[in-house]
Amino acid sequence: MTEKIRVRYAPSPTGHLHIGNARTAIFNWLFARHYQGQFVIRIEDTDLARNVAGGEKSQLDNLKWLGVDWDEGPDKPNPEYAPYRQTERAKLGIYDRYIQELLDQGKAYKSYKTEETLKAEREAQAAAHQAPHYVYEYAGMDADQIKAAQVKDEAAGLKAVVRFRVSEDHDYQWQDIVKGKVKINSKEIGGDWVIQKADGMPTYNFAVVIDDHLMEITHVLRGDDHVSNTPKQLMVYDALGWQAPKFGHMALIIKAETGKKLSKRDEDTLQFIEQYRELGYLPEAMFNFIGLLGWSPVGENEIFTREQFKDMFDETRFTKANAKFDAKKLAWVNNQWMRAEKDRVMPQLIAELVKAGLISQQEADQQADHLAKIIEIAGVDGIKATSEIAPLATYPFFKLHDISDEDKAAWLDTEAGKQVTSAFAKAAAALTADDFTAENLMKLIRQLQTDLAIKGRPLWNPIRLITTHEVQGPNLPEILAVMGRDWTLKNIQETLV
RNA sequence: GGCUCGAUGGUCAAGCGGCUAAGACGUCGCCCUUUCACGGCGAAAUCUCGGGUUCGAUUCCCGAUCGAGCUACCA
Repeated sequence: MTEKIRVRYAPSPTGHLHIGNARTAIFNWLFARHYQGQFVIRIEDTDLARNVAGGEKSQLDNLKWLGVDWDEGPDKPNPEYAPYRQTERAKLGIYDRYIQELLDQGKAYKSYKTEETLKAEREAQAAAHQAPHYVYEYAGMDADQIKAAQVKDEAAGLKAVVRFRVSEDHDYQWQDIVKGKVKINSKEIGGDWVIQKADGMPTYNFAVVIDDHLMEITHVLRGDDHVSNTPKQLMVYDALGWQAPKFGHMALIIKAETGKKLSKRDEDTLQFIEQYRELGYLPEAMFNFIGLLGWSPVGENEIFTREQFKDMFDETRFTKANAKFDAKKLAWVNNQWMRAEKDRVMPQLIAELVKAGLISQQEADQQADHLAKIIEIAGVDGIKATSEIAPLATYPFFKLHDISDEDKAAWLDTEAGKQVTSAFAKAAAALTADDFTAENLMKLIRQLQTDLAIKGRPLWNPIRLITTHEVQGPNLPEILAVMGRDWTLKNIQETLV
């Protein structure tokens, strides 16, 4: 590819960054970075009613968190292309200018049909088993008659929208970067469509074309759900005499349970980047997982850094079929990353202990090393997200369970149990605080094994029970060494009384 | 309903006319081990179905089936 690549991610500020949006952003970013092109962010906020306060900020924050940066955007304007919010562009009259041009050329016209009329038309079409389509309201009229009708509607106080005059029968086709050749006839568009709404705002399908052209976007990589918008956009490019960018429509990410497109309204699937962020997923892991959805590299590895993705990117390797979102694999990917980035993750893990109320912030700050050891042996290697550490570390490190009657009967009240616990209590007390190491404790228990001729669970469980109140858990000598002599002896004493 | 697109194990997927059809997640088993987790080893499991084309189809073509997307003054 020799031309300069300019791609964009164009979110609507209607809420948090969704997994599907994130994927679009990530692949566009990859596309730009791989070919040393430029990545632009544009805010498509023409639907005033759906914009939510903070939506734009949240989108951008989460993008940054993922490690996706941009060369131009609302916060980073290039004067040649700014502004980057469609509402601001609309105020500048950017869209009006081209709407007027189309109006002047007769390629678009003012339409005064009311919502009620349109609704009734569609219902009638549905009843007649016809595809819903817009019926041209000025059929058979000459220019003067049209003018007269419009003047009359205007006088009646009706608000006009501007509709694009769609050709009767024209094939719109393009070579899609992921799907190959796609062809859609103008008959399937559903009739003349609105390019300017009654409130004066351009519609998405129109504004996108104007902006992509003006911003010199060369490639548009977006979701499959935009395929049917493409012919509409193509006809605007044609009407204005512009060259369309190359399009690529990526297969969608669908819900594992239903096989349907992930919908922002589903509350049972975690599908916002924000949610994973709060659970303690690593941005690298999210990027890694998403980068492998609907796209695959050449080799056999599964764990990659952003840099590696950037180097490997190849727009010919997109999958054509939809991909189900597999939360288990995401968890595995995150686990891989957590282990690779343990130093960086440790403060987050400690913060989780504070959050869970197990320790105070002050303790967290003062005992970072000690807490790190606890976390390490509590089982970081097995967790999928940082938020999972608190339940793992609570017992026995910060609280003790009550010993159950069954455990007591099975391990402590037996003859062997009594022997083991009293011998261990004595031997442990004989160790100084400095000698209270995992190594020495292991040696001590091995000695007990020899002396008492008891081994396996009958040996270990009683000791585990009187010190930690558990019959299973991480390596016992390590627990005791980390928690220390005082803690151990105190537990033994309280338990044996 | 119409249009567009898609179809390899439960999931993500490699494959691009000839292979014992990669790999990963998950599942199961074994090993390690006082237990849990981690780790190691191994196993089960896939080309939707018909027709063609071809010496030969998972791969190319057609049809069926199934699935998804779209069908707004939302993006």
